[in-house]
Amino acid sequence: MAMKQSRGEITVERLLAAALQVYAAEGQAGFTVHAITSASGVSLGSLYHHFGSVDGLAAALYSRCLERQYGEVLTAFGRARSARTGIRALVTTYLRFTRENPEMARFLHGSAYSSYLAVHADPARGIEPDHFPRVADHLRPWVEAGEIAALPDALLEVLVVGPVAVAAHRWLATPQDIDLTEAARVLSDRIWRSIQP
Amino acid sequence: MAMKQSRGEITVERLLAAALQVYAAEGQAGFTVHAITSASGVSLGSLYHHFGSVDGLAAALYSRCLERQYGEVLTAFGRARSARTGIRALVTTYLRFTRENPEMARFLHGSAYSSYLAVHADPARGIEPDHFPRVADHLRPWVEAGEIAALPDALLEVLVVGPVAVAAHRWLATPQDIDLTEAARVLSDRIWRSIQP
DNA sequence: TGTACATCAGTGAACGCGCGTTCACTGATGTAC
DNA sequence: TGTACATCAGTGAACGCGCGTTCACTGATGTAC
Repeated sequence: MAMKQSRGEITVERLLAAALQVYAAEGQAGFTVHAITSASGVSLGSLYHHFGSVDGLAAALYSRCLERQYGEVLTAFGRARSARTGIRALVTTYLRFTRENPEMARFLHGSAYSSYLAVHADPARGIEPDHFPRVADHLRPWVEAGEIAALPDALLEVLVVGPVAVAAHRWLATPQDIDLTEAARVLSDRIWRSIQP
Repeated sequence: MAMKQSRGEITVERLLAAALQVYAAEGQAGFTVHAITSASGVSLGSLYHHFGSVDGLAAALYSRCLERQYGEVLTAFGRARSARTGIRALVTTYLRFTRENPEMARFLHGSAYSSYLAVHADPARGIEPDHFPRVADHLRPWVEAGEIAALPDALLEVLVVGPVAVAAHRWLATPQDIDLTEAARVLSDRIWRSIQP
């Protein structure tokens, strides 16, 4: 906050913001360098100077969105004092993030099978589609304490993240089908039942 | 079976089969008319004669894959004599379909946000991404019998389909993470717990 | 503080490739009598 | 059964558009002394 952004950082910021806007407005098909440069007011050469390619920009945008979402969700989870409230915090925060940042949520969901992820994925940073790599790690203490069933990591993650991710996906597609507030309440409870020993 | 296919039907078949192969081999990025015609041996003009456009072909392929999957899953569900075995049949059949038809499953998952769905979606036939429109309808009798909790349709669907869809998605991305046989067993049981009254 | 130089950031015209689509045409199949 | 005609199916060269990328260049910022 106090630190002033360098000229380059401001440009990067403008490009990423414009890219997200373009994706929200035009979808995957309209997501082109020309659309992004003209929406941002930044030149083509400058985009290439900072990102190297369209895929590079898309990958950067993806990891930024994912980090924001992970950050909020896992922080909320980490603050909980019991397994039950942890699950509630995770579910609620995920759905709140979706409602408050639908453009980011849509970009994340829409990127699931995109080529730029395969090429630019950075496994060391856990940048993978639709994958919450550290959820099982966060749950482990509660599994060891006997509050959550001892299931394989992937299945535990799927039980927790599955209903929430699909609910978010569906709200993005047809918002009238889902009331996210009700969903947060009901799904926390139901998911909690599904993972008890 | 007995009915001999017309010349046109055979061509349509060859194009759809080739399109699925191309998608499996080259992904979304390689899914082009030229790749599909050369893989199928059918001419460009013939593709346009039958499908009108690339998006038309993609939409036709999508609805065919979806119908196959729906068909298997809902038939298996319908044969069940109790709610519990119905859920088990649904979960098991979904995951078996994924294992036996990974190309179709991958195409279905990868199409979730594609433009051709928006343009060519046929709501009357229930052709929508990641959406099992009739699952709630099939569950309703059991809800009324008091065997399944009375939740809003969308949330019930999300609780049932969510973990299964995400498990399938993850198996397609990183098969070593998930044992589908174990997943079928564990998820049937856990999903069943999550939807009880 | 001022000057010289190196590096970083930004510009936009230009290019070539491959994509989806068209179209004038030929060949195969079905129908009428 | 045979012939004439209409319709359906298939062909592939050609086209134009817009995409991602390059590059020679200018301007801004940082560093050394």
